[in-house]
Amino acid sequence: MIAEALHQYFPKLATMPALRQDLIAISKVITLKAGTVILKQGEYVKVIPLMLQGLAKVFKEEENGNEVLLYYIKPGESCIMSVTTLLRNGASKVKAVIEEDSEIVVIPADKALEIARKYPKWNEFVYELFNVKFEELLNVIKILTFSNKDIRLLEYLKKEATLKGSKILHTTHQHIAYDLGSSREVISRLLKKLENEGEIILKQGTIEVL
Amino acid sequence: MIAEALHQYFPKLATMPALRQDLIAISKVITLKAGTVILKQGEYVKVIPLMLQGLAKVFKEEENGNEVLLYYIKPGESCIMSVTTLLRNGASKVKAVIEEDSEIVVIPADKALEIARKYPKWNEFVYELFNVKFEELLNVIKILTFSNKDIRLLEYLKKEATLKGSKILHTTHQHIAYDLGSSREVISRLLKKLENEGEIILKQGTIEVL
DNA sequence: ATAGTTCTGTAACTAATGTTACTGCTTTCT
DNA sequence: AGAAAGCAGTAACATTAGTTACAGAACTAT
Repeated sequence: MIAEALHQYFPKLATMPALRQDLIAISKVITLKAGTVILKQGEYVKVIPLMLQGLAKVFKEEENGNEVLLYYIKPGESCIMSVTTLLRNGASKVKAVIEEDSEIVVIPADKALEIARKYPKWNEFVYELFNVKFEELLNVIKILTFSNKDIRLLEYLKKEATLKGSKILHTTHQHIAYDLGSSREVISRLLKKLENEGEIILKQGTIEVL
Repeated sequence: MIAEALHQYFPKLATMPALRQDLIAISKVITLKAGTVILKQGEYVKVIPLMLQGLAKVFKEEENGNEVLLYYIKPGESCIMSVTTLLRNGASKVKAVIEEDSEIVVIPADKALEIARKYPKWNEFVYELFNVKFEELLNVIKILTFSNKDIRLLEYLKKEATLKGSKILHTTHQHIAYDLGSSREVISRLLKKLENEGEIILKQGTIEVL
């Protein structure tokens, strides 16, 4: 049931009865397969998603097609860019893609605006999420500025392992290169270096984070 | 007068009479000299500033003392990190420094919380500012990921020229290096390159952006 | 099983950035 | 004017990252 799921993953929103009732009334739960693009860069925001199960990735795209992973959307979170972009009625500056099959509460854009006006609790939720994601961006900038790619790569692998709940990552070097905005050869070289340093173990199609 | 200043730079907050009155009642205007640190990394937020005149810079500090410029606070803006950090009652993750002598409306932290609760307009203001700064961070990440330092440097110089309202920047290579988290020698080399490409003119202590 | 595809390893080279070391030019202070 | 301090220029080298070009390993499908 959606009420239980909200309680479990969105306690801030679900503990207030009126807000919870409204949310349940206007939203629906959908299931999305890995690979689904839930928000395109340049697109207008039509829904606000609340992630119940699964994982999504948010990217910044460059003009010529390259992209960088900015942060993840995990259970208990929403797409903060959708929320604030909706309020400003602007176009999305990022792209969001489902990474693992996901279950998502979907709130229509217009209804979400009503909720925001009606319930200060919603603002609290948004502020907190905003702050978390802002800090994640700060951290990306810090690493990009002061660390070499091998550090960035290792942090990425650790984060992936944590969020996916497994030390063994099923991915390819090419895929990592896309996420980090680098090239496959560079990633292969750095992964080999990390393996030699005893941080990871490489196998075909999998990386084990130690 | 503070009322006029609010009207001019913070129309979103000042057009609502009750909100404007409350703001004027609880805040005071202060003047700060260039170089003043208004928020330290790790410090708790005591005030929310509204910038009337001048310019401030916001930095992310690294463990060993290095820092990168994240974005500016210009007239009509506040320190978004102060606002959201205050709401979460956490420690600041950034450092803010006055860049040009500034005139600032200062709202005590506890009063700011009341304002936020009482006036949805305040939230609108915060959301908009948040979105703007978020996008600026996205842009920094994009440039750090996909561009070389010369591009980053040139964008920095153009931004400085715009915000300071002068094509002639009074700064040193060392100072730029601090802002961009690089070394003086690298910046000197790249500046010389930009000069050869006809983008800027270098003189002792000044850089003219063409 | 074998042919095709995808993934990985790696060498060799280029380009970009960081580091070290030193020189000379300005500005400022007395 | 002369000394000191701060600023800029630059060469030489080291390290890191990106690119090109293959080769071989491992998986997939018929």
